[in-house]
Amino acid sequence: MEEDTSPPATTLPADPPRMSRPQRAAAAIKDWVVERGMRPGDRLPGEAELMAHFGMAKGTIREALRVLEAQGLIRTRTGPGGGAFVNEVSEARARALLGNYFYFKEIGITDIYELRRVLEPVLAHDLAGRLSADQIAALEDVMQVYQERPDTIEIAERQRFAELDFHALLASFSPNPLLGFQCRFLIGLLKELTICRRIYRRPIPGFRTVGRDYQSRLIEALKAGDGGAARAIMRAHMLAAQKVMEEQEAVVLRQFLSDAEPGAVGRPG
Amino acid sequence: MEEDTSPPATTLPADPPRMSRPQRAAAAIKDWVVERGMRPGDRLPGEAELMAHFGMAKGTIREALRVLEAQGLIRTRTGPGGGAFVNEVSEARARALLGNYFYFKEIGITDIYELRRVLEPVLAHDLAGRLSADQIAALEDVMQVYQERPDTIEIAERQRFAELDFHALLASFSPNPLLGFQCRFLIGLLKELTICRRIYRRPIPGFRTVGRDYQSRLIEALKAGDGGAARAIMRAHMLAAQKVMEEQEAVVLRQFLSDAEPGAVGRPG
DNA sequence: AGATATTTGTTCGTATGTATT
DNA sequence: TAATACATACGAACAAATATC
Repeated sequence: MEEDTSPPATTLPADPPRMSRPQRAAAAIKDWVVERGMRPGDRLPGEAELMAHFGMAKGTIREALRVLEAQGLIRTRTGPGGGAFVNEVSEARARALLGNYFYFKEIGITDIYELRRVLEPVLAHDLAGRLSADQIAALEDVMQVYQERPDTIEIAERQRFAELDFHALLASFSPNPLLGFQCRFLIGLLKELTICRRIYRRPIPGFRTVGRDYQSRLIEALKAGDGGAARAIMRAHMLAAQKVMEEQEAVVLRQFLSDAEPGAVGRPG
Repeated sequence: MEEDTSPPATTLPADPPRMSRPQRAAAAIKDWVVERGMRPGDRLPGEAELMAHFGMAKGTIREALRVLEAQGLIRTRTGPGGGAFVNEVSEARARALLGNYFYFKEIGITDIYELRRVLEPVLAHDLAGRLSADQIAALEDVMQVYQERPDTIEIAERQRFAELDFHALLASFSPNPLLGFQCRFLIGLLKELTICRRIYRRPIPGFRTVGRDYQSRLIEALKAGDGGAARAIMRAHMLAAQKVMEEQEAVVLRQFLSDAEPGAVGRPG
């Protein structure tokens, strides 16, 4: 309809002095994109146009674009026809950005499993009878990694990670984006926790076979479309995993302390 | 101390050509900060030092700093003693960043309540007997907003938001940062959903008094330290809320459709 | 209170790189 | 191969903010 290409709060110089100019520019560009209902792949105006549009110099505009790029909202290409394009934030980037928030918080195994314990059973329940043959096959493919008894610690460690990959893959099939993301985020967090990496390097008798057994039964329930059973199996699995992990955490911590302070047992308070 | 302040991958020009230079610089600076175990409040080198350090121009360094600032990892101040400082990512920023990920996904009321339904009962259980008098008082303070019958739609809407604030406040008391954040994020999502805003503008008979009743009983259980009761009350509350919201969603959608297609069902009043 | 020094913030001009045609 | 269109990067200058004296 109209070709009015300058709707937003552009040229006003002294609006909210709380943000720096590039940040304001980034917010303005974002609003501009949202107002137009632009979709992933759509091209933003070039730097020159943005400069004219917002009355800012190149450097400022570039910083603003960097801000949006860091948030995963745009990507930029050079060359003719290049420029900034609207981008759907990838799950990996979302996980990384959210991970920054928890970087200074002290997250423990108990915190993570408190959520996994309730979320993954819901996930299993939802997925019952809704998985394609391909998806089932992909899950069984991951399970192959821990069919055999591990010969070395390295293999055992890889199997532990594959076990987590199984859950992450399952979560990626969730019809609920919130649930899927949350489960995968928690699993990612688990993988990064140093205490977990220590635990995963220890032998845990029976852990592999028991876990494999849970997952076989889970797959059967999912195939059969028995949501209640799938949920119950997952719940039991999570409960058992939490128990093992917390036990091992205690062991590892005790070991760590005795390494650091020979003779001392614990810390008061 | 040592004066060799150039440990990271600085001057090598052509290693990972996947990222742009500012992004690489941002990553390098971030690694540099992490390696030194810097804490919130610690000061980064000034722009001039970073330029020398990484052999890049001012603009490039500034773009890198903007990237980190956009992620909430640093904040910058001007003036003497100013510069870039390590910053703990605020919850609000984390919520906004994560919200971007779900912007293009289609999130519905059902998705949100599927999580709230299991998470908030856990929250209630955890908090039983662990709230200070101040925290209880703060909760009761929020409840004051919806003690009276609303005279206008605006007041009713404000009361609905206060009801969500009650849950958000409760979540902020969680000893589990993951659980607290997740609950608050879901509530924030709910507030932003346009369908919810429509629902909140409609009168829902009994919703306020029933909700208030749930929360009074919840507070009692929390005070008494009865985790089981708190969990059960919250579970019932969430279930009821989900039911109402989904019913209203259907009503609003039907109305929306009939508005778009005149000739179908007439509008009463 | 005011001057000054320090540090980031912003702009301009120019040159380089890169991908399309 | 050359021409074009666009982002990318550099360097120098100036402006604004703010702590200290």
